[in-house]
Amino acid sequence: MSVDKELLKGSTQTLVLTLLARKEMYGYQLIKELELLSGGLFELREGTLYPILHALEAERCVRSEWSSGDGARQRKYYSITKAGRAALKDKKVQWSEFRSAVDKVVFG
Amino acid sequence: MSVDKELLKGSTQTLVLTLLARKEMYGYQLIKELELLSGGLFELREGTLYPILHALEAERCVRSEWSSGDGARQRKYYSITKAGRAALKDKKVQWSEFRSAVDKVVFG
DNA sequence: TATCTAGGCATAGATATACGAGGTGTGGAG
DNA sequence: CTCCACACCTCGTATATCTATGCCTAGATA
Repeated sequence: MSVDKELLKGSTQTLVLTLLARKEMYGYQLIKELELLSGGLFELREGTLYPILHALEAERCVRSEWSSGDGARQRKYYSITKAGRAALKDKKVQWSEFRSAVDKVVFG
Repeated sequence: MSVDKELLKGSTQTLVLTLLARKEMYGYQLIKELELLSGGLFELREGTLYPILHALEAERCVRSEWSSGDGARQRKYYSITKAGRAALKDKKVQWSEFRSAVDKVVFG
């Protein structure tokens, strides 16, 4: 992670859900996509991402399915659920409020 | 804390240093001021703040001094150091980059 | 006077989250 | 054949915050 990793805490689920809201993806792809979209700032580790995906699945925010293309490399595709979209909406609001409050204090 | 407390991680030092850059303050005052400035969003606990102040002092980012006014309640005033101002400058940049990257991913 | 509330400092244990290291296996390029 | 990127996973550790608790003072209130 290029930025202080502590800054990331609390926003990773939001980031992951945001990507999955656009299209279903598999874990490795999420990492690469996130790195690309953030301009290289977020280099999420596998040891970070997979536990998050499993937690989101346990909370019924995402659903997973193994790809079954013959001969193709096995990938586990994750897609967002209705509950996931609702959670994402909340998280976006939380992020906005938080960001604005920090900006207000730090930059006046 | 009104917002997800995990979001706060990594930015509390920045918030504290920002306030101390404006004027020297004591712990309890920092909590109240931060709550006020953030519109009630940041309700930092004493158990959170004091360890942070001690850590910042150990890193020579702040300096502390007990108030010595006769009869007055004893307060420990913290003031930012030159090193603290340099650290704050870095942290502000980090915060800006992080905020922009999250926004880019989450809001497009 | 006695008690309650707010102010003021501090530490200890629990909890949450990310990382690093390690493990398994596939498939294509040199 | 070997190496590296792909692709999944778990576990121990580090870090940061919160909750709970403790101690003490000063002013308000019953």
